[in-house]
Amino acid sequence: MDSLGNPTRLRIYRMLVRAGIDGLPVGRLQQSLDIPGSTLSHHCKKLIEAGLVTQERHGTTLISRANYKAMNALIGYLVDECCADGRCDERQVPAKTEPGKHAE
Amino acid sequence: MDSLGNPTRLRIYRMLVRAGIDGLPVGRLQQSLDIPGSTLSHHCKKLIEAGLVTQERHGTTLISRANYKAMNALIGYLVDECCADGRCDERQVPAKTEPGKHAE
DNA sequence: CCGATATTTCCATGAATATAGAAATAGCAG
DNA sequence: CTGCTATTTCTATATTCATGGAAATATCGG
Repeated sequence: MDSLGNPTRLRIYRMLVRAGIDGLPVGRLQQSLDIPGSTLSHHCKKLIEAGLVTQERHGTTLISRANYKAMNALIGYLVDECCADGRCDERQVPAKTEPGKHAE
Repeated sequence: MDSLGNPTRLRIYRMLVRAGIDGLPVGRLQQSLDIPGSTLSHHCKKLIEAGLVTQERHGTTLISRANYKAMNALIGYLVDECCADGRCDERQVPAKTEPGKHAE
């Protein structure tokens, strides 16, 4: 969660989420975000360490993509224990009846 | 998202999510987390500013509770635009067919 | 091997943020 | 009003973190 706490990193991550399974080359991210490569690389590294992003080489370019499994786990981390210790108001609270929904 | 980037704050928030709609008194949080009141207060303030938590006075004690609507919005923020610019792999990616699922 | 492009690592600096003690405030019971 | 408990605000300090320039590394085409 930590990893998405930085605005720049959140932007990167969202771009990758939007991009879908094809991902984006690092260079493309850099172009769109208009930040120095070193900064971008720094953030990518953090996202990778956090498991939220994966990378794959294709020749000289490096494709980054969001790790959807981790994204779902992250969401699950917030939601799954929802109301575990208290009452639930069904109208306000995410359904717990389909735990696999976001986790698979 | 920023607001959940701090470990202490994430702990606070998760406790509140677990607690459900009844919420928890600030004092209870302090007991469980074993941190100084000033630190706790500081973090609560941030969570409130972010709209993730609400508070309500009951006499001398202050009840905090997670704002589930904001939580759902947060999740939506990550997920809703998923694959908007690219291909989706249905097996990996959260369903986009029920956008209201987590948002209502 | 050489040059070109893509990306990372190293490093230093500055900015943001967490933390916590002490004092202040709020609400209530008597 | 007084005392009591809960909580916040103030303030200072320490830590963590983002940022970006420069140099290093990787991959490829020739």
